[in-house]
Amino acid sequence: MELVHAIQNHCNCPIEATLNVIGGKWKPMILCLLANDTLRYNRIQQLIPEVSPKMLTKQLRELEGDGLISRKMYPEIPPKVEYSITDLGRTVLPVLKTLLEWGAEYLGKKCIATIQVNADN
Amino acid sequence: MELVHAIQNHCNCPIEATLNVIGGKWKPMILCLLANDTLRYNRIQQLIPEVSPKMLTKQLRELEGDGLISRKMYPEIPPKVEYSITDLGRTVLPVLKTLLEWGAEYLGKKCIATIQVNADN
DNA sequence: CGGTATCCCTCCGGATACTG
DNA sequence: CAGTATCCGGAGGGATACCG
Repeated sequence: MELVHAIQNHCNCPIEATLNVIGGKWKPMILCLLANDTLRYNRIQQLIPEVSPKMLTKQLRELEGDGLISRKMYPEIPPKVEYSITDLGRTVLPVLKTLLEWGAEYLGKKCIATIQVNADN
Repeated sequence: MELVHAIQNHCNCPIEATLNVIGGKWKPMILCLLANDTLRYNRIQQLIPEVSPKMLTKQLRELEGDGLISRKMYPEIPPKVEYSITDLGRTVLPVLKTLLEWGAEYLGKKCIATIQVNADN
């Protein structure tokens, strides 16, 4: 019931705010990738072949702007840029897990049953 | 974390699936409203003044198509249509709560007290 | 290597008017 | 009452080429 008011008041509804932060098409994927490793731009692109450079840059910038990931640039030639998850970004992982579990259970999406380090491309 | 492989495998990523279902602009709001009451079309529109009829209809149809809400039509003149949440829809309320709590805590969005989720868990 | 710039097209979504 | 119909601007997002 309070939930209703939270939204009705419409004072920056936290649900919408959260969705704005993690709802981007590639953001959950990026966050999960960075949860384990610090990765360079091209490496991310390899791991997500479907994303175009423009979109990848956009999603990374937004995640950085929201403080979920950090971008470290090494002034070298050739350039080197490393993306990693921040402490704030780590706090969102349980939220993603919730989304994953609901989707898996109620939408019948599998592919999470035996997820050890066995899966490979 | 296991999340990575779930997403890397990319076989209908459950996170994306969940976001597709609840990520619509007005869907969390509609679900929360219907969590407490069965409501008629115009009543929903009153409670969410910002939504246009076109968008409201679209979001309702999508929620219905995904099985989260049900639409009951009374063949009367004037017409009467009631929307209510389904059992499946109720299972998503804890997910919304997770989103709300994260947004409230880490994005500093207030305006919440407690959420009543009628499903036990 | 790590991006921009540009083109282009689709779809989102608001506003308004209308209808069975 | 519960929606459609229509118009329209703008954002989303793919493809390709180019740059520091």
